[in-house]
Amino acid sequence: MRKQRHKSENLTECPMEATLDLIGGKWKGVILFRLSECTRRFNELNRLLCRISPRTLTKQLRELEADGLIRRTVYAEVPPRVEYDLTELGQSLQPVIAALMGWGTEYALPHLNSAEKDTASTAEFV
Amino acid sequence: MRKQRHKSENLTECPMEATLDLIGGKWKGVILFRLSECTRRFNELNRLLCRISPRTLTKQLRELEADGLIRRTVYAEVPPRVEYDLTELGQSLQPVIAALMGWGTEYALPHLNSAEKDTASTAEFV
DNA sequence: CAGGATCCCAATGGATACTG
DNA sequence: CAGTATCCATTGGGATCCTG
Repeated sequence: MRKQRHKSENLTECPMEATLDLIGGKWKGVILFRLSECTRRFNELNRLLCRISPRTLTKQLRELEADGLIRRTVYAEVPPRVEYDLTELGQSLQPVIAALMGWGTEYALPHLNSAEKDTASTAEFV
Repeated sequence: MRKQRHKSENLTECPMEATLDLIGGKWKGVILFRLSECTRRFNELNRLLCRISPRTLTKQLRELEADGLIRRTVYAEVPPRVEYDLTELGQSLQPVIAALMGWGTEYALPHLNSAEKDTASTAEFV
């Protein structure tokens, strides 16, 4: 995802590609969702996405910031405090985030579970 | 994306992760969009996604099929004909696909273009 | 036509340890 | 607290050639 778009090649004209280029990847969707709930700090995100490494979280946040979807605010305090929130553009993603979450809840999760565990579990309860 | 989910570890309970696990990646969104328009054949898809290699297209189609989102139909003809279309589960993605496309058209594409070409173009027209 | 086989490179992302 | 630095394993995906 995103690959070498910044080397100003690989320009796409497909809306779907463009969108997944920005919010696809393993973590960005979840990050954006968490930031759509409220402003959050680095370690807060790290706890919520408990299986992401700090290194990866940093990278994802930097990319989202570079793409203008989130804002990074540093407070000159001790201990240091950094907050992330959605930009206007990021806010405009709300419907998309909602759609992804909605489908995930209604279809993806049940589908994954029934496919992974046993297909009979639900099949015989009919 | 999807990594070794089939090795029955890495189970997620996050709807967003689950969804992006299924439709994320560089190509799946576009493939699903194209199949949401109508049933299509392999080379047809390959032409529409003109920058994908046959090898990759095959892999993505197989994953989508394994995940129950698309259906693969082989016709015993000469020359061989294979058609792909959405399953019921795939159909249920329509709103999601629409949301991604919509946002891409309205925000992502303009955003990418203004960011990549010149920022001043719009800035001074105010 | 619809791919499979093989080779190979680049990008993703995890683990761990360290720091201003 | 909010990251960096380093190292390394896995994956995505292109190129090319081949086939039922």
